[in-house]
Amino acid sequence: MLKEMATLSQEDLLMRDLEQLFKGLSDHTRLRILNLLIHGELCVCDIQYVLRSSQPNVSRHLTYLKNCGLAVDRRAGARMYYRLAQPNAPLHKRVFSFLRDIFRTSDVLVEDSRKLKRAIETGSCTVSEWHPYSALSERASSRA
Amino acid sequence: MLKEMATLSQEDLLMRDLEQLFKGLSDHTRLRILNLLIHGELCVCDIQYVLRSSQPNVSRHLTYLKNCGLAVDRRAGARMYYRLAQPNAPLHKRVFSFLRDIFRTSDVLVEDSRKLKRAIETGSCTVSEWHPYSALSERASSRA
DNA sequence: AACATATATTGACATACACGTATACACTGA
DNA sequence: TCAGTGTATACGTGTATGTCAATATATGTT
Repeated sequence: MLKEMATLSQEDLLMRDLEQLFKGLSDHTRLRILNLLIHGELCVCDIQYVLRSSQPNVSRHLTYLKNCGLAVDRRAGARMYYRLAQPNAPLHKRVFSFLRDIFRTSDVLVEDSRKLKRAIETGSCTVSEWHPYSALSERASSRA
Repeated sequence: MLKEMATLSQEDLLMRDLEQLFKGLSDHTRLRILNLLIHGELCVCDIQYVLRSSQPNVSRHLTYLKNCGLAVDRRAGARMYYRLAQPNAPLHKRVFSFLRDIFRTSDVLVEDSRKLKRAIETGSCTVSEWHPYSALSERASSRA
């Protein structure tokens, strides 16, 4: 019964995954980034523009999100594009759905979304390569 | 925690609340504690018994959960009872519902729940005052 | 190659955190 | 008042984190 010897079994790995997941969400900069990524794939400079944060800071938090398993990256020339990881996996689907709902209650995040859309419409940065997650942004695109 | 309330607007307060919420979830000990609190109100010694962790450690994490707004405490004699905070508030309801679902996939947490129930049935610690959250534990009580 | 652009990484610094041990506090019962 | 039980806090230590400034890497362009 009492198998106390913690030899890092699979269960512990899951616990660590949960820990990592929530650590990825426990920073305001990363929450702002996720709020943007929910709308679709973005490059670093896009995010940097909306957040008005330093490039190294944005880059480090994106790396953090990647290590958490919340985001994945893709290189396109000199640019690195980031998007949500496994947006259709059961766990992530619930996470992102949850985030999308509560993000709508934050003025900061709503304003970030508006700013991103303005940048897209006015042709800033990587607008041409923009392709949102239709499934995830269906509600956000109706009235933002 | 939240020591700098400087010139933060309401929006920033929400962001900080979200940060705090997820920081509260980003520790394996606190996740194990929440897994138990989802079943109902518990005193420190109950949790300490299931987790086999030190009393100061359990107490510190409970204080953390309280400061995060995830738990509230109540004194009953020498004992302090902790329970989920605002389990019916929209945000918390979604959080706890989400947690309850993913907790069922962790062998460690499921075993913790079993251990708690055995302790209750065998009359350990504060069994007599046990009263679970019927709304939250309805599924967990079916077959855990 | 030389240069510009986009992104990542490093160093430095302050802060936050997790944990164990020891101790302080709160309440109970005699 | 005293001792005993339950809980909280303080201290020390090691680790993780957030941020900026500076630098390194990668790619594109000429």
